[in-house]
Amino acid sequence: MLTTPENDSRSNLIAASTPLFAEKGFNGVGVREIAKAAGANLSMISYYFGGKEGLYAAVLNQQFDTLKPVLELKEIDGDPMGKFELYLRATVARYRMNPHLLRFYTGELTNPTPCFESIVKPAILGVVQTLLDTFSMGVEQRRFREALNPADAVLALAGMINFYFLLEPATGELVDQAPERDEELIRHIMEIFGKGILR
Amino acid sequence: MLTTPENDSRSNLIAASTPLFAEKGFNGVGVREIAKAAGANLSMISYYFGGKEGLYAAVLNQQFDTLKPVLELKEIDGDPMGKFELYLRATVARYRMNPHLLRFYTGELTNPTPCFESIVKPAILGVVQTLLDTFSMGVEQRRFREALNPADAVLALAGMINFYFLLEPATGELVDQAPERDEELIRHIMEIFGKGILR
DNA sequence: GTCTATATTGCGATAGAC
DNA sequence: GTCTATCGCAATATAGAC
Repeated sequence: MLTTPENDSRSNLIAASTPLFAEKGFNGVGVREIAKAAGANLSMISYYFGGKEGLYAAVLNQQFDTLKPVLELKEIDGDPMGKFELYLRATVARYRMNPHLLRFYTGELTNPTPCFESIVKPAILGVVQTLLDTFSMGVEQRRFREALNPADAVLALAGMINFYFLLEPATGELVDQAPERDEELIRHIMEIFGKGILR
Repeated sequence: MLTTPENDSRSNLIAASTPLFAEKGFNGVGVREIAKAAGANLSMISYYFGGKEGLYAAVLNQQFDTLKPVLELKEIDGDPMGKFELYLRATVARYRMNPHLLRFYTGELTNPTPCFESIVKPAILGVVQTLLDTFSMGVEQRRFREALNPADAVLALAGMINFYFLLEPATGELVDQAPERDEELIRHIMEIFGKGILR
């Protein structure tokens, strides 16, 4: 567990179950399907993780660890709008790099497992709190309109970028959501968001 | 099926299974649990709906029928920004009136069942197309900045309002998301969205 | 239409050999 | 650490009595 070779059953189980859990949900996948996809024996799931739930928790921990760099937005310097753009850019890059994260994210929000309270909710609250702090800095610097509710504003920003990816299975053939357009998307969201809150 | 009394097994099964499917997902609920909650016999699910999947499809049809009034935005008169505000207001009212719809919405986007293609996707595309048409009208009337991509703009608007409700299980104790604040929320989203796209 | 009883299949977990 | 075999239970669906 501490020193993990590259191809043992443990890491194979995590890697193989990640897309299965993401696409079908926790209750939509069976342990036999997971073991087969990982090329591991069925009993290895209980051996390494204590059961299917433990494996799912390990997968979720790995997924939501990728949100932690967002918390460093607090420490870096730069004006608030620049930080919001960094947030957008990091979010897009993260979803493009890992196409499963958003499904765990929205899957747990929609049909929570015990992992929601222990893993998902703290991760989301950390990101939202960081965005709220960034907004507060902009208000102190008198860069943003004071009439706006900070929570409404940052949830709006997060909603614009996250919902864009969430809707992709439905809208992908109506609108062009290819990665080549990501830079244009970020620019447009920044324009909509920015010209709304900048004084 | 055509003339349904108030308290027959058929409508009880739909009413009782709706919150169960919404909160646990299709694979998270069993037919025994549904039958017990509806006060109906287990075999009535197959009798009326041909099985669990048929019941789920009936529930989803009922849920997504509530999206159809959005399509009438096309016909009514009024400036595009006024229509966008109507869309926001109708969306908020719909989620407050029916707390299950959003979970079916995001649940099917995240872990699609066969109903996604037949029911959910067409409903979503209808709403997005209506918003796109409304945006086009604003562009023709030279009310909106031409530099913006219509799809990016309307997905941003939909994302702001939908994500606000989706995040509620995680952010509800950090930010005030009580219904009493809905009017303020709508006003803030309209301000952020409006001052971004109005020329 | 509604019931009981059951058929069939799949599930997650584990005992015990190696 | 990995395997086979199996336990115990839950799943959905249905046959057939009333």
